[in-house]
Amino acid sequence: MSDQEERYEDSQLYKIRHSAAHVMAQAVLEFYPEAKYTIGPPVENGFYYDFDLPQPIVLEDLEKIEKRMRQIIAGGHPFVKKVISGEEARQVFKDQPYKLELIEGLEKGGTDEYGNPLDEKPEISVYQSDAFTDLCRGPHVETTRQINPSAIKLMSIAGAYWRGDEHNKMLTRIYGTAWRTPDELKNYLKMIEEAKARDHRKLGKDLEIFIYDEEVGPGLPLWLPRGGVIIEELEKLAKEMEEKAGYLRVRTPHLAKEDLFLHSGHLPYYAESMYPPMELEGTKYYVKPMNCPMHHKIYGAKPRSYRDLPIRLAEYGTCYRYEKSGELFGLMRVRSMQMNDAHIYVTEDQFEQEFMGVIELYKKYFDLFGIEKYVMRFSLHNKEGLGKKYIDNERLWLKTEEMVRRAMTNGSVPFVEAANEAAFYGPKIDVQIWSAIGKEFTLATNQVDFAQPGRFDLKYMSREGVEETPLCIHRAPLSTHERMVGFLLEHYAGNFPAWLSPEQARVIPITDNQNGYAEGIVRQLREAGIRASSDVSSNRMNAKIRDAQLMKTPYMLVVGENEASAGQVSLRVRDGSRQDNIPLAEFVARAKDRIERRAPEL
RNA sequence: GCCCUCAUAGCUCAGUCGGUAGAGCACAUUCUUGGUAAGAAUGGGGUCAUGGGUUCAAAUCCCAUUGAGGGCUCCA
Repeated sequence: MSDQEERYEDSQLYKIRHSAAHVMAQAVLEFYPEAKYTIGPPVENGFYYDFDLPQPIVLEDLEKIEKRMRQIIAGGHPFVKKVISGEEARQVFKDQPYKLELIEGLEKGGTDEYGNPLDEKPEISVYQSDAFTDLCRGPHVETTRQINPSAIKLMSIAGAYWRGDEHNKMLTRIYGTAWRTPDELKNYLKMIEEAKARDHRKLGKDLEIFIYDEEVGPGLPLWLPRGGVIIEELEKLAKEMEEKAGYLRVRTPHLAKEDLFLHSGHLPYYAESMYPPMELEGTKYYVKPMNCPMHHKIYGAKPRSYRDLPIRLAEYGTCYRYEKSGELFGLMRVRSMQMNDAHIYVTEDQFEQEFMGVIELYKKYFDLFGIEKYVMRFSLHNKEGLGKKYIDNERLWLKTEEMVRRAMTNGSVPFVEAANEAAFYGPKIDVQIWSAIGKEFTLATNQVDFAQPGRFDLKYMSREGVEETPLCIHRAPLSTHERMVGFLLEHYAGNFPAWLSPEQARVIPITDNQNGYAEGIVRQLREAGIRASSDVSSNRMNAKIRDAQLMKTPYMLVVGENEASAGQVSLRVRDGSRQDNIPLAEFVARAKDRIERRAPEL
């Protein structure tokens, strides 16, 4: 959004949604008078309101609430603002414990009614419309008439912790959406439907990329042959790029003794999301949740000189993390993953260049995949977390954060800063993306680590003959195979460029008289390095084309009597374009060109 | 992990009031030998997620478990 555009918070739509939330709260309170109400802000595409309800609410209840909302809206009730004292507010909300807690926060200053930090002490105000009064700073529409009753819809019921803290009570959240006009609502609902068609979970099933099996376990995807091809291509790409950039490939085991993860410092921070240890002959072993400690061991295996640095150790390492059951999501959040991992050991002087080298690598990949919508997110520590969430060394935090900030600024790479989101061992730059259904994910990551090299006593001999500790950069530009394939499925809506397509060409004989010819073509294509198969089923040609099209095959080669007798093929491209009766060699040249260049076009 | 919802054939989904199951696609066979997104007929295929309970009787009602979905929390 550009600066010229109106901020969402100032828009009429924001007021409509905020007001719709109040109307919904009124309706809910009419049905459940004992309910305690909490907060109800507008959000992207709509609004929600959180209640502490005396009984569970079910989907069918939403209909009656929605119906009542329309009645309230029809009443044309004005929204009236009143600024009151804390004492008066406590009187108004004397039976509303959550509101009393909010009032206390407002009086103390420092937080707004949603618990967000504020610079100055806010005034306390209430908005009243019809029979409903809420602690609220607004803004609202003037009267409920400005909410279009045909442009609102209650969407879902969800649980949400009071003030977003899992130690607090779980409240009932009702999500709604509201728009200016019924058409806008219709478009929004249509957009949601379209997003579902792009959902990698649906595409992954339809295109036979991966499956989950109940007996194997949640979060443990099985890659089908067609998914395996994509993974092989991604690995090939990464290895090519990393070889050019001076990375060295290493391989490390899937398990290690407890000592290693104690040493690295991961165990105290992440024990909960590691698979529990297995104990043999009195020794505990953990399945590795990350590769870095093993790479540190490789670095430390022999003395290093400043002349050796930077040392870049790369591995497509297989890791396992016990993500909580509710956190799993398709391929985007899994328990077994293979990471495009590498660790770069640098001197302080080399840091900026190497760090930006990784950012440059991101950009190359993003160009290749045509990724335009992403945000570089610079994650920082916060002071309160030192010694708990973060390594307790403020000086190094500030120093490395400044190094990253300077590098990004010097490199003219736009980024946003995110407080209190760093890794425990240092600041990082994450690339943030959104799934088809709007869920947020971290794709690539580039992290500074000033803690582990010291813990592992990693050294290099400086020019001055003094032992120094290197900095370590953890990076994963292609993320994990799981997340990358999930992302690419949605990014391309399954229409992979030729080089990534599991099946690049399908030969379609028109009658079974051409089956032999078709199979001969497949042999030649495979010989030329093109992934091809033939459809010798008893289907008619039209059905074969439809099948190939549904699998989003980039090239279809139709061969009938004409083609067979002339030694030619008729090319149908996935986009529907055609080139009839061309020599096979002409197609092979075209396909090979696209594949070798990893071209976006077919 | 927490709140809510859901689970019927390989896939997508019907199944009313409780009376032991249906469709389309896919698959197999046969007919059809076709010109750029579904030719036709016939057939096989289900311990209704799993385990308990209520009932003369459970896909259907209740409980638990497992898995999935929408959120919350979390994500080295």
